[in-house]
Amino acid sequence: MRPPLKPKEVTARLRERGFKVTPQRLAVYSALGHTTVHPSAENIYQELLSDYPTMSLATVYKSLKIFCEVGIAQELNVGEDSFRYDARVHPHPHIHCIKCGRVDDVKTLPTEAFSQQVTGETGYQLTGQQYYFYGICPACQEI
Amino acid sequence: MRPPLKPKEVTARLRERGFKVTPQRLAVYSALGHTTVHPSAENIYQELLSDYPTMSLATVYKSLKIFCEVGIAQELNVGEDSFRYDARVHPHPHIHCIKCGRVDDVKTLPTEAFSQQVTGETGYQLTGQQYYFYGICPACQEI
DNA sequence: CTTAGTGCAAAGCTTTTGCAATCCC
DNA sequence: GGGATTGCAAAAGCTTTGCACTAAG
Repeated sequence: MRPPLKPKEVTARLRERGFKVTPQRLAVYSALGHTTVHPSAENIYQELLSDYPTMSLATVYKSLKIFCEVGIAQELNVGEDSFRYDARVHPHPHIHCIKCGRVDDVKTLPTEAFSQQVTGETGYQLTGQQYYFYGICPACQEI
Repeated sequence: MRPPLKPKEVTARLRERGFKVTPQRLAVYSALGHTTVHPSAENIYQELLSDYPTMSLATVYKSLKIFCEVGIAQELNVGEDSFRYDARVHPHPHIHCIKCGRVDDVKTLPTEAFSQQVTGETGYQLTGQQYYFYGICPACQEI
């Protein structure tokens, strides 16, 4: 699985918003971008520890926060104790297995018309959306 | 705004699942059912304090957890620090104002067909879903 | 060289838990 | 009366913050 952005592109996105580029930030982005499991900050931290023994959890949190701010990551909230993160920022639904806890991407997209209906009904000026589905994944159905 | 269930119905729903009916639980349900603001546990606790001076926040949390378990309330997670709760449990989207923080109900429903598409694509056995929209509410647009 | 970032430990929050006293059934 | 529930305080997590040191530009 290759990350949505190459290191050079990450560098550009950070610099154009006034953030410095550090090995830690690139490492966090790389870890997030190379996986599809929608990891938590702790997951990423554990993953990086072997290659970056001095990495701290606080730095992972700070990096993720900045990524969300500059629009190269998004925060997910399926209702667990902790947030999960996703480097794929185009709008797409997520589905959460209530047995094993995994979170998968869903490619099927709701119609654009639905957003327009919501705008019309609520009068809100829409800035984003999240669709979460809950269920039992194929693997857990077999148990 | 009247609550989805009357006290007698709440009582029945609790008893049929083996839970006892207490004044505290009925009060928490009543507070939740009479509002449309999607309150947090803390909100409900503050609201009840004047009428129930001995109410504790822990009891509010425990009551809400049981309501979710027996299916007469649902937990919302718009990405804030805390959960919000809703006594209206039929599936409906929510919209969160990123300026003032309010959460409104959305009546427009995504097509049933969408769920079926998701089932087909993912192989998950669906048990639930949440749709969250984010934007700026009409009042905040005027500021 | 200047300013932002790192990493550690401590603090802050929300939510949960342990437990004695109390209340529902 | 027996067992669940309450309410308090303490604990448990996740996330943020303060601060001295370090590194990016």
